[in-house]
Amino acid sequence: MLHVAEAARVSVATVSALINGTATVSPELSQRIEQAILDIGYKRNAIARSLKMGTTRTIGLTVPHITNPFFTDVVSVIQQAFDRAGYAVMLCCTDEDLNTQDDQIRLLLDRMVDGLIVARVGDGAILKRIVDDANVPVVLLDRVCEGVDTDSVVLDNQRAVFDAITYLIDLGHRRIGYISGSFDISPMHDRMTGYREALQAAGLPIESELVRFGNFHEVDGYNATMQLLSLHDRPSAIFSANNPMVIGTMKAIRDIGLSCPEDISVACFDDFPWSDVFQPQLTTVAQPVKAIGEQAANLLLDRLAGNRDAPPRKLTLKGRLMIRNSCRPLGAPMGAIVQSVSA
Amino acid sequence: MLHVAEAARVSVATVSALINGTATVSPELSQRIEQAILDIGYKRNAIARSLKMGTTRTIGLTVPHITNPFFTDVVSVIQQAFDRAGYAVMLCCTDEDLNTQDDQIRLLLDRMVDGLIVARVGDGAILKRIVDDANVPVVLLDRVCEGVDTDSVVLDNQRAVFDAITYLIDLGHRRIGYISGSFDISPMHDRMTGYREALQAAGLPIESELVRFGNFHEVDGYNATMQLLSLHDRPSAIFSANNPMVIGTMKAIRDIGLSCPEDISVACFDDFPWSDVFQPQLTTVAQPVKAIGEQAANLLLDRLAGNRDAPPRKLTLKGRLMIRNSCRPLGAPMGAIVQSVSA
DNA sequence: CATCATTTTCGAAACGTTTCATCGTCCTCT
DNA sequence: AGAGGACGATGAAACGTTTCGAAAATGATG
Repeated sequence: MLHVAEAARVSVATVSALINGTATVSPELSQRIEQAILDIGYKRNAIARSLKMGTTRTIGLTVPHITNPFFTDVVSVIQQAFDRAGYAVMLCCTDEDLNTQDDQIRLLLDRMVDGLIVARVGDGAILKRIVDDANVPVVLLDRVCEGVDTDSVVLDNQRAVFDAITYLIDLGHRRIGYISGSFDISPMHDRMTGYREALQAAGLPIESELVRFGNFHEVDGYNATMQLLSLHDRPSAIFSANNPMVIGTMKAIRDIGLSCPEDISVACFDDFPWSDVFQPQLTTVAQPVKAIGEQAANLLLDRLAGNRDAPPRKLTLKGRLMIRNSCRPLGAPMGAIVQSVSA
Repeated sequence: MLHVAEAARVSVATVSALINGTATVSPELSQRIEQAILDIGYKRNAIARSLKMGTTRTIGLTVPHITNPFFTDVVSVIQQAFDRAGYAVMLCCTDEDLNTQDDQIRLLLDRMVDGLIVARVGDGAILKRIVDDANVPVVLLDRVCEGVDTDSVVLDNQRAVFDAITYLIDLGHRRIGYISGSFDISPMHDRMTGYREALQAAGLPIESELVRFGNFHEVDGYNATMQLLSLHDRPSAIFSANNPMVIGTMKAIRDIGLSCPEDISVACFDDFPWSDVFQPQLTTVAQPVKAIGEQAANLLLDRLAGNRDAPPRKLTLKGRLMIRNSCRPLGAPMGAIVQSVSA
């Protein structure tokens, strides 16, 4: 900018005024400055600007795993929304690890991100403290925590799982295995509640041997399913509370020599783009990923636009049960299912 | 930092020296400073540091679509690698759009990213110019362009497709449909070459009606497949040169009332995590995504570590044909396949 | 004890912007 | 003609660091 000013024989203040339109500059000088900018190929340095202005037009986004299709889609939507608004997005993956998450959030705050969208991990206490003394708006995504009182957008997980389990019960299933992720994040807690309530509403017992915990990964789903399938009285259906884990479930079913849905019905949380193309077509709880991402982005953009003191807004969206052919009616003739498998 | 200095009754220079370890400071002052840092809760401002140092410890990463599983995985690996090295990653998705890409790269350079990893889109000319006068190291990912002479890591696309098509030919297929992405990026060009060469090597004609172009999206694969299947002499096999498009292919096959592999064999580029769980299990060309991401990260990290003048390093990795059950031998009894479908 | 070498500390400039108060200039109005 | 206003341009301070050369303190040496 100094060079531009010299070349145009004006002060840097004038160049800045012209570039930002913060003051009127005479046509004559404008022309000289614009020419100089072209000649020199000047580009404003965003870092210096950030330092002076106290804003970086950059936000931080942390998710547990970008390879989880749910987060892939949400990240994609959020990235697009901020791109449109002229913001850059710094992406971090916490790998479901608390320390990693804390480090990454600190890293982002050090870099003066203007806001944060966090699909948190673990206990909210540290997150709360970090966020409190960093003075940036935060939107919690997918996972809320009691202590932290900020904008958030989550799914009505309890209801969604309630509906899915009730669907299985209606099909005649009585022993329904449930594979949960770690219990310390809100969705897993709420989903489990939905499972229990659905059983209770149907007057079915809640048997702890039917509930298994994993750490969100495919291998966890595999191991949990192996355990469920080796019970002396094995479940006739399995619900997996997370998307990557259901892959493990399917692999376990295959490896043990059973097949879905003939021997065992399967449903899970989170839809796949290809779920209605391959067999079995999984019955899933689809989250409105697009809406979730856009709402989260809008909440943050609104804060960034200056609406700082509005009370926390907590959005809860509804999931949708996508009924396909991975769950079979118990006692019904196999024909209906088999026909659709080999169609 | 000023506050820390005052609280500890030292100069800012001393505080800086202690924090960075750039000079020895006496135990006494060290203690006072550390105490003050704790009392005040001081965090170094990375933006100011960046301005002074000319380095942000941030890199830019642009990919066409993060929802393409190939890029999802690569982004994930790259993000992890830079996280380990203490770098932040700014992620941009170009949506296969040239102008978007240029804008985003400029945005990243304005923010003084230390380096760039680019899975480019479109003609390399503009990219080359942008990159030339920004003085940051660039690694080209997946897609190279002739003009731009930088580090790169790509797949041996030609060979990979050659192998896949040859496999189909060996199964007895003679009319093999081919669905390509836009032709102006190197992998699509090379994959097409592999297709042609495989046909030629087998003495088969190259028929233009069997080749269709799409823009990488599911819907493009759908439309292309619809066209191929409505040819009066339809192909017995289809190869899709990209991953999202094959979903469209499968949907088209389903919608038209055919099934895979009984009526039509399908293979495609890029593996899915779930490809050996659901039916049909797709035969794919698997890219070594982990190696690709890590190599790209390493190339850039090496430049960032100071190795600036080394000649451009161009890495070419090998794909691997994952043979599953979505392609059937022509003329062979159906039994072998059907058995595995319903296994 | 004076001198010199070494270690520790510090003041100030610099990075590239933005912004604010000030200063000219030129009009317009009595 | 002098005063007051409007407008355009500018100099300088500030944002929060790092770094360099110089100053101060300390220790060693003759």
